[in-house]
Amino acid sequence: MSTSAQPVAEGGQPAEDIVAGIMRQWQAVHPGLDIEPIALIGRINRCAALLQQAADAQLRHEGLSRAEFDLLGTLRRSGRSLTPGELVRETFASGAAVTKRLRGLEERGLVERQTDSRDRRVARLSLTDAGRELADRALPAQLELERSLLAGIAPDARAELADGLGALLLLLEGRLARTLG
Amino acid sequence: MSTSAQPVAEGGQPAEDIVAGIMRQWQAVHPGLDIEPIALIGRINRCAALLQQAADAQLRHEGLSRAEFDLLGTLRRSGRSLTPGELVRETFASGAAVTKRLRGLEERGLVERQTDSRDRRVARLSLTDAGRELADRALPAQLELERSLLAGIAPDARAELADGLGALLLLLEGRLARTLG
DNA sequence: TGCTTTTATTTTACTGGTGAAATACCTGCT
DNA sequence: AGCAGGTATTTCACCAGTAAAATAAAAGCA
Repeated sequence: MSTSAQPVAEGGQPAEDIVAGIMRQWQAVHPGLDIEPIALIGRINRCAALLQQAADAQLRHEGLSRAEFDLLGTLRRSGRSLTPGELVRETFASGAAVTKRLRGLEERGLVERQTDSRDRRVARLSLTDAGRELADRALPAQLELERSLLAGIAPDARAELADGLGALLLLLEGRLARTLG
Repeated sequence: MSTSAQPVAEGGQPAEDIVAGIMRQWQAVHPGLDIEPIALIGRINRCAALLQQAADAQLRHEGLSRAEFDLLGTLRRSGRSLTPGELVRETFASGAAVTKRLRGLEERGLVERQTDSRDRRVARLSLTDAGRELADRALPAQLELERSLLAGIAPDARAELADGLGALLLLLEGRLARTLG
């Protein structure tokens, strides 16, 4: 069915992405239903899934999961030590997940922990030299991959998309922080 | 009217989304690095994460996980019975995951299985009446939620975004089918 | 001070996903 | 026919994530 999803179809009409096919199926089954949101949301989700698969594959070469890279990157870019709580907020993960990942990264000598002297409940996590080196090796590789994946889209189209999604993201942050936060 | 609906902060400059802040952090730490891909890819990923959280919360009310809804929806919209293999391809999940989910849905009487008469290796899964009813109840609710989340973006901006992401998706499908498929 | 309440983090018990091996069946070759 | 090889699906052993309980320390207050 979606086996013919390659860029150019026989007849010369522009090829369809997976989501267009999904929308046509829904429309056939529920002719009266307004399925317009799928056009945008379905595509965001599919793009994210594919991009994340690609990122995972790339990071596996460095021996990292995407979740681990997310922690390492957060520590690297913030340029200071962070507490588990801050990492939870920055990385969108649960506390338990952060605890587990930190344990792994500490055991591998990529991250080190010291307890805050003023408040002994809080831990301050920072990158070791090895951790910083790994992050500084992985990030450019990641960006290079991403650049290659986006290469087929014109720069101004990319910028326009990024802007539009920025507006959407801002909206969602506001809406969902209240609804689910 | 402010067409792009950018919330405005105290000082008058337009508010930033999370990704803009992340990009500034990276730029400060790696001044020479071209981090442009993050503008688009980071936003796709964050939007997807937030949208999926919202969808999960909504579906929990119906007693479904998003993965289960994905299976039910795939069966519903294709309008015929599908094999586990087809479900794997359509839903982007591993075979083992599909097997497990199907077991759950069968136990709840939402999906039923009969073995193909010509090839006894293959199973043909279809929705029961209860499964179809559940799908037909959950989808409109889901769409309603999505519409409300997108309401802050002008219709033509939504269409433009959807088109741009469609082009990107088509590209990724082609590129990644070969690289990882 | 001694107490309750709040905050930061980890632990626990469990769920759902994964890749690889196992199972079951079909197809085509000789 | 009989078997090598391919395909469809499930099972297995394990890993990562979660929600809720447990731990530990600080803060507020009588």
